[in-house]
Amino acid sequence: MRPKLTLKQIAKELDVSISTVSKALRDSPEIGEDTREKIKAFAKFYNYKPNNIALSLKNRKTKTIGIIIPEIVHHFFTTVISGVEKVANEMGYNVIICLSDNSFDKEVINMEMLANGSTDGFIMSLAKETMQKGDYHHLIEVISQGMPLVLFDRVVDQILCDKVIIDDVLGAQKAVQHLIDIGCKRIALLSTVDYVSVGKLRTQGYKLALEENDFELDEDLILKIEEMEESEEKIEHFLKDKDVDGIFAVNEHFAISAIKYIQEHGKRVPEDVSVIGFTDGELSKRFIPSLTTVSQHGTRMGEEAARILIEKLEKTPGEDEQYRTVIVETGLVKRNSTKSLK
Amino acid sequence: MRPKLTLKQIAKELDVSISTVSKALRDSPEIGEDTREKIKAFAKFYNYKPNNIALSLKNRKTKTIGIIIPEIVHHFFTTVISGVEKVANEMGYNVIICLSDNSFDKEVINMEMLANGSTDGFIMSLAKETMQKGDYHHLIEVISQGMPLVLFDRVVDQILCDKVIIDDVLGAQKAVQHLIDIGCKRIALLSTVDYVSVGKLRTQGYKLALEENDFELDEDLILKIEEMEESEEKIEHFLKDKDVDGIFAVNEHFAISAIKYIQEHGKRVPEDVSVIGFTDGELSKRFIPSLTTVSQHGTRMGEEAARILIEKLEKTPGEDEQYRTVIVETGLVKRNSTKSLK
DNA sequence: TTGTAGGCGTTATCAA
DNA sequence: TTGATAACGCCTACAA
Repeated sequence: MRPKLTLKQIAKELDVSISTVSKALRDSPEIGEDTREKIKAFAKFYNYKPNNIALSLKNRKTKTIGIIIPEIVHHFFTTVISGVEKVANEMGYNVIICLSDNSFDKEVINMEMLANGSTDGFIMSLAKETMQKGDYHHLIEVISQGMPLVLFDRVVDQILCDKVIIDDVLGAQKAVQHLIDIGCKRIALLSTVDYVSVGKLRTQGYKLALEENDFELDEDLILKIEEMEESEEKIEHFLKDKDVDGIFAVNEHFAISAIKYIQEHGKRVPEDVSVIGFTDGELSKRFIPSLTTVSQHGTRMGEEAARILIEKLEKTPGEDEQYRTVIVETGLVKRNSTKSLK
Repeated sequence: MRPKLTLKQIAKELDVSISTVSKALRDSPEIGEDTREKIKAFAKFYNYKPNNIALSLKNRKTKTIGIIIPEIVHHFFTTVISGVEKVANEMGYNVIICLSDNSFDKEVINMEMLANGSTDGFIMSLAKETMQKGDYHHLIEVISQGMPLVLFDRVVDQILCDKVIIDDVLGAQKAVQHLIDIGCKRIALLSTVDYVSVGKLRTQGYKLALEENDFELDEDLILKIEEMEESEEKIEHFLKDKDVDGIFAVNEHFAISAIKYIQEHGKRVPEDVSVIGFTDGELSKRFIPSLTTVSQHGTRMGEEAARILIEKLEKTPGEDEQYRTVIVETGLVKRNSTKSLK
């Protein structure tokens, strides 16, 4: 076992001072040609690489970005991570990931942990519990310490920081408009509870679309689901006595549960009922019928968030502090779960 | 903006020495009751937290684990990460994730980057390109520097280190046995090229099962796919002139592509052809028909890998160096894509 | 009971 | 052209 080489060891080995070695390796013209070459050759041969930790301590920056997300077993978040990773890597940054598990406490702990020197800034999407509690002291703390924070997807108005979101309202509106365009008359909404911002916004888009087309809003056609676990039975129960010809679901799971129920009860998708989901998942592409969806472009969101964060990180702090909210547009991907009834 | 508090600042503020503050905060009995209380109260009030970077430098350990995986947009890897994260968090470790994108170069760069002080050890699954090249110098380098490495899933015999794998051979064998048990006579195998270890092992299991049941091995019934992108057409082409009644696929995608093709060509799954996939994905559960699968238990693999790594990390290095290979067992999850033909 | 000094690995400043 | 020194933030053996 051969532990990592340090400047000190090189210096001793070559019988020069540490600072000479340091300068030589950084190509300082202060150092004479021959010594420089000798040192560089030695370092190269023994594969010297400076210690990141020491550099971090010295420079007071770690060149790493912290990502905190509610869960990773969720295709959307995975795509976001992948986008962040890509940009971060290109810019010489590392990515450290923590999962809050949708728990407020875990989110706070993770954030404090990373804030103590491990990362230069944060990219995060809030835990459900955090949004429910409305307690954002950990975010405020971090910001007030001068660490940049970029919120994405599950964001919150009260916090002043950069944000990357998708046009939830517009995306939902487009989806419902599509259902209306193909002739649906009774359109149900499968949503989450309102304190999850996306649930609220997508519901808003749904209502807007109805309004614009002079459809009457029927609260009976709206289902708000609290827990992912109970979604399947809630949806079944909800659809039992409803006579709908269109369904807009705020995520993939809800959409698929709905389709399953419909198919199992003697109706067909899309012939009798058209279904649209809000999602980016693999499932929608491969499901039979494949799902018409509002695509979320997670990768793009991740890239955008990383770019914004790194820009903040590399800007001298004095400059005018401004916060941006970038809206990543959604697109309607038409597949086989919707079909014109006309 | 209020930058982070340091020992130095506390010391100045309270007019004592830095070491007094340090000792007081660590409850050293050396420090007098009153000074200690005063210091602790001050620190608590201003929410002092020691700087991780400084601690890492001093202790020469970072308390973080590096994960390097080929890709993250892949449910199996996601579940592994989630398992690692869980155990790591419980033990006070952070997790830093890098993606190799299945590229050898990226894998090497990431590894070197993390090895320069950023992490204490590695958990990784090799890039396809790496296995193809058979160049493992970066792994050897890291190990020889005394950093523990745990390989999972895509492992390689030449490297001496801890490993966490699943019983690919047995899992495949069980799957094929199941197909035989329900009456399949002509069983096709949809696999990957042999240099991907899992492809090779699962092929082995397939052959073993046939052998044990005195089935003749028909190489024409075996398809080896090189690139994920071309899988769909390769499978279609392969199935065109084959008259099979059972299919074993080494992953979810292959299985689903096969089902699609079969259904589109006038046959039914599982009535005419039974299909089993090797996977853990969400897709298999929700696909119609839902897929019978060999489950990989990614979470368990992640937990296991993390436990082994941390154990190594916290053991004094002198102790007898031994490498373990933990085999996580697979299970056959019977769903609706297989059915007895008898 | 408190403080001083040295070191973890690096770089920057200044002196030789 | 090279080297000594201090500093980043923390901890600890030892001195006062």
